[in-house]
Amino acid sequence: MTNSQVRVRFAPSPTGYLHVGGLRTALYNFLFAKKNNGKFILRIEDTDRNRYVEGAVENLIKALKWAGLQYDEGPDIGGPFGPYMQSQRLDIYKKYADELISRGKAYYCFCTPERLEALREEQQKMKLPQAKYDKHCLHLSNSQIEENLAKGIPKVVRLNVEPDQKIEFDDIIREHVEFDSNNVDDQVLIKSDGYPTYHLANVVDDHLMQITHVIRGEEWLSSTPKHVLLYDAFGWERPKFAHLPLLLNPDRSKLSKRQGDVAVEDYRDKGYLREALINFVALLGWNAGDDKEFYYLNELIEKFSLERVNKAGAVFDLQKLNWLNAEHLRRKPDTELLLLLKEEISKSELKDKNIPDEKLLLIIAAMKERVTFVKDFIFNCMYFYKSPSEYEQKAVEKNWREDTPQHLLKLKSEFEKLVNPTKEDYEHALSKVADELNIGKGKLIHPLRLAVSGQSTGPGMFDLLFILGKDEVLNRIESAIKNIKSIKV
RNA sequence: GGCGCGUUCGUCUAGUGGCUUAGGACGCCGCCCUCUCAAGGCGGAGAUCACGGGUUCGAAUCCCGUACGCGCUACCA
Repeated sequence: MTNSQVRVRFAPSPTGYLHVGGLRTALYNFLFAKKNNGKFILRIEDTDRNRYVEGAVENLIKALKWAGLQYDEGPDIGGPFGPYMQSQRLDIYKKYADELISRGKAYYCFCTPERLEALREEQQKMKLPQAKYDKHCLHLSNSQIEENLAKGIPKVVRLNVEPDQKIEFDDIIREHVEFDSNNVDDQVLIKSDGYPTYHLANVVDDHLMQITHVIRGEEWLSSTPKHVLLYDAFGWERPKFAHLPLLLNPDRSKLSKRQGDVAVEDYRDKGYLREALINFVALLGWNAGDDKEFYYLNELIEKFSLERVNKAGAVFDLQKLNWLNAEHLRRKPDTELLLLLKEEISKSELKDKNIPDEKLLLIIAAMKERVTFVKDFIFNCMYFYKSPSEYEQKAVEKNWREDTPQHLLKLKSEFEKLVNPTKEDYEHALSKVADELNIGKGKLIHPLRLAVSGQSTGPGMFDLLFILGKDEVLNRIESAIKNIKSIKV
């Protein structure tokens, strides 16, 4: 490389969404770039016209930005090496393919799909170890080629792989890897529609965009010899390679849609925080060598290194993601949580309720240690927003005794005396009633909680009362006495 | 089938020849705290380091083989 600045790229093909495996690849590229004061580039590998998906690029960009992985160069923001969409670089690939042909490193192939198919079948029947193109068109004479070209016979350009060569390269994660060129097919470089295949476009762009480190999934390891051959054929310096271990389903197969969500968008929509997803995915195949597991993005940048990436695939375990989500949630300031909660409320049945921020802040403080998702501030404690419409049956059976209504009535009349009560005022009032009745506070608290929230679990009793407010508390006690009675009968 | 890569508690992992009776985290179980649930604290169960051979005074760590898993084997990426 002419300059030593680190330049890496995330080069997804636009399939319609960002795969979490892709997110991790993007993240590692991003971390490596930031750590080394380098550039992180987004390049769209849209060379397969059959797989074109409307809006896919926009979705990809949106998901990347949601995750906080801002790139320095990319299709929507440009950069000194654009365009960053491969479909807009066709003439470039053509030029380099021609160069390869003129140097005998590639050749035109006019074979029909039918012949290729027949060849494959024949090779299979003969139980040949590997199916490969037979280089038939390599031996065409110049005049034949000219004639075919003039006739406009459909053609592709193939890489001319020399037999009996040892192809070796170093990988930062896998160390030394070797292939026998006899196992490498004469890969198609330019398809009959004029579009390049991944292999050509990838190598040409990585060179032109001065990519120093190719960090990608392990599924590319097997085609790296083709890429190495191309770099060598062009006389270009090879980038450093780093092939990342795969993300796996619980059954250890490659992470797939069939066994759960794979799109970053799915996790976002389920309520996962970007910080948690990033933290989680960073730890799938990498660790700093210490016991730290909770990371913010800037800490990851500081600690990341490719040398500490594992070789083996990692199962995507929701339970740990959930834990991390709760952890990240808990460490957010209440004011930030308020914004997130209001956004969540606007999407819920509560959207027209106009709940004051002060109340939401109280709910956040009371529930923060008890939630995993922002939406739990709503659905795990609906009683803050609505009077209970039913009462948890088990708790009724356990806590609702003959004398409960009368106890609650006594509590109610004590509460009625309070003026703008604080949580301490409620506590004192309840203690007083407990003393008078000569029973433990718990004997009052459990039925009261049930009466007021319909549930047996939740934040501290007096926090709960304070947040609900005196009038609401009194009303709920009253209707509980009415309703729970009728349930029991 | 061929080629390549991999294999430490259920899961994510630490470990780079002696400090290891293999450490941490999630999850699970128990105890403490306590008005409940969480959070927090403490403790427990859980891995003969895939298996078999070597090398070495000594191996999860080095070498070889086997098994299993995964990836690639397209005019997909």
